[in-house]
Amino acid sequence: MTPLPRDFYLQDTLSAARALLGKRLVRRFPDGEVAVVRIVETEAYTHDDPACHAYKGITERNRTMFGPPGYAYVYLNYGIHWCLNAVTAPQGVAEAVLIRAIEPGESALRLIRNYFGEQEADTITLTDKRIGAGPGRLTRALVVNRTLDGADLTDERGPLFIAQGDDIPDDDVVTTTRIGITRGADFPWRFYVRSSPFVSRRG
DNA sequence: TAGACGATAGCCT
DNA sequence: GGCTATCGTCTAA
Repeated sequence: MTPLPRDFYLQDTLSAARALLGKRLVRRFPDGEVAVVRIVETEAYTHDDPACHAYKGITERNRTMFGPPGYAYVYLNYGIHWCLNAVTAPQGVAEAVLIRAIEPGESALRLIRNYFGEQEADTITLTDKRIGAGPGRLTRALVVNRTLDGADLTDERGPLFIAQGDDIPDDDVVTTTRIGITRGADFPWRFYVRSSPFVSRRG
């Protein structure tokens, strides 16, 4: 598993969001076990986008987005869910791609244990969408939280990185509007893999 | 230092 | 489809 080069994150943020579909997200848990999952849904957030956290300038929370590209921006949403982004654009320009859904693949068992706990895990099927379909769900399944804010996504020895994966053909990609925002709600800046059962929402 | 609110998910009708 | 938990962050004072 070779990480994508930092240059990948310097391309136009919408292109990066589209290009991240099919890529592998690799998570090394504190116990040393490694999970490899496939990204199937993303959203782009740019510096001149009213829905972007960084729109009004730098703050303590969004600092990572203003830094160099290829790092993880992780924040808490609704006081409950962690959300994972990949920072794009050069240092000083705050843009990012929100990872909204993943397919657990071979790592499903571990993700189920993370999400539901050892006890309940026995009753969950490997295709249960709750372990990947949604930004708050995938972070819970992958144990992504504040400690991973600023993690280097190009470091193959780090706790979290993104590697090459499948090439998704254009006719299997749906481009549509983003979810759960009030400003910039009309921008078609959400991308997902049509054939994936783990997409959070169709539309 | 108080008050409003959010890039959601889960439970209820 | 509607309701709301829950808390960190930001803003205004």
